[in-house]
Amino acid sequence: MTFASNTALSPAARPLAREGLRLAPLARKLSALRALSPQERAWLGMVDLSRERFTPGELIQSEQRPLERPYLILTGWAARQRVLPDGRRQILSFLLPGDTAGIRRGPAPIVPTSVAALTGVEIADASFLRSFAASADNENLADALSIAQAVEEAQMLDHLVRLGRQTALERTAHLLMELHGRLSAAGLSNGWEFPLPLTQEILADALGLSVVHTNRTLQQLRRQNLIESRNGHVTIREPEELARIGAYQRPRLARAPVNGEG
Amino acid sequence: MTFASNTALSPAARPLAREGLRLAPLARKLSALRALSPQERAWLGMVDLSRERFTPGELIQSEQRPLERPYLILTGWAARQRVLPDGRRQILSFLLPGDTAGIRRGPAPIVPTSVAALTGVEIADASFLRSFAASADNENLADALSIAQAVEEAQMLDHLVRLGRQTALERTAHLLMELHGRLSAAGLSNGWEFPLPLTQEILADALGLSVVHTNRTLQQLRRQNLIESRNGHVTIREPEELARIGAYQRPRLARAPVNGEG
DNA sequence: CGTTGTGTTGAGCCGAATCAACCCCGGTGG
DNA sequence: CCACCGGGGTTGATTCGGCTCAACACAACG
Repeated sequence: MTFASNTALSPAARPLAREGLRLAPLARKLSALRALSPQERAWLGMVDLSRERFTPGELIQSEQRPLERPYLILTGWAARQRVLPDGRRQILSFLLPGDTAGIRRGPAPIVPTSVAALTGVEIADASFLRSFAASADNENLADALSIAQAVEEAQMLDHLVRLGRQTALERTAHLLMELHGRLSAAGLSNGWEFPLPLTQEILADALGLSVVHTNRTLQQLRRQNLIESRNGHVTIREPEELARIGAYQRPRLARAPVNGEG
Repeated sequence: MTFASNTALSPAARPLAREGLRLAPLARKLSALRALSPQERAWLGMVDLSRERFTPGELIQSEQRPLERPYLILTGWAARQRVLPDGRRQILSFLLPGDTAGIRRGPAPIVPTSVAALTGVEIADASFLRSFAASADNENLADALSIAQAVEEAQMLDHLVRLGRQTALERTAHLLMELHGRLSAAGLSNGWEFPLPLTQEILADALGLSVVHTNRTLQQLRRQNLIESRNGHVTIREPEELARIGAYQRPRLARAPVNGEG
């Protein structure tokens, strides 16, 4: 598996079919945060995945039935969300392949949110990660997981700024940059092109906008040749400009060996 | 609308003056989350507090100089915030007496935010909490800290919903309810009256509104007799109604000894 | 085929921002 | 003592970004 040079442009971008490759997004993501030892990578390859499937719209966890075990997204997109009494919905974060939920918590008092599958979603029990991280052997892995946690928090804060202080155009630009960054880290982008299997309604609920205005904002980005989108895929044409508009900054971590990805 | 089994309503609500009482907000807050053993409470009373003071506007931590040690707010209000290149500011969360920052992180890769003192602020090195929690003796304390962490995350999510999907009136109502809840838990409220030492500009930066509109929203709440405010203190006149408007729900935790249905 | 979900477009409205005064009050210094 | 000043709160007028309502286009699908 590619582990050092993160040149996602290699022609090896084949559909992931083989069993062992289901963990590729996680492995990539963590490797980018902290170099893993060969043994640690081996661990990740040997895991027996008890998978579970969800169809679009299905709830992976809900406020009534919180999660029992930590889990890992293998394929598909999900969203952590909260719904107001009158039906308004706010998406709190997107869960992409390689993302986990519930790893960190020991005495697990959990916040009332639900997680909905946005596309078809395949998850795996991620208890193994918790135990791996606990072992003294896998120091890098534990570090990587803890960094991943911090990155997740940083994304949350970005989201707050988007919703609180940015215009529709800025929000959208920023979110697209973030999603590209995350998908790239998981090896799921192709240069500046990446899958965006979301309806505009979902996007709107994430961006805190109406569907109509989300539509118009996307059109504006397209009209200005900043992005291109068709068929559930987006290509960022002008990364610099899009980042400028959204005031987007790649995750900068204090102690971590940040990988400069162009 | 009585809070959890919070014995805080006793008439012993005297101004905190004596030295040892600086930890009262923390002790109260944690006790509400998980009953502490006498020994644990004793620990909290014996701590040697190396204090540090900040004046309003001063930065307790910044993006350039992240925090070195975890700290605890003893007195005063602070805000975690992020500032956009053009000066727009979003307040990410308020730090009240008894709140901590940086406790949980071991390999400390920290997210780029700054924390500013809003009033005069007194903080203490909170390393002791980290070590206490690590000791096997103080299981309840560790639990309480971890629950506090979850509550903090829940507040973040509430904040996202406020900014993304609520109107100015709803946001304001919700925030006031939250602040009252938190201050009450720390023993810093007097029934439904509590201190709110914030300018409307600060409030605006938290609510994602303009100063002018924040002003008008507060007036509306006052005109409708939902709240009363003067001199840096707020009284919630109609808790039920205010909670309804803001769709506010008291923190409900999964495993905590709280019987959620109120 | 109709149906349903998603994207698109136009018209009109409204919540909130902006701009610009003005007030009040507590310094502060002449 | 008073004139001045600056920060914070308040108000009115106006603008504008984004919402709502209402169609319509189009593809996937039964």
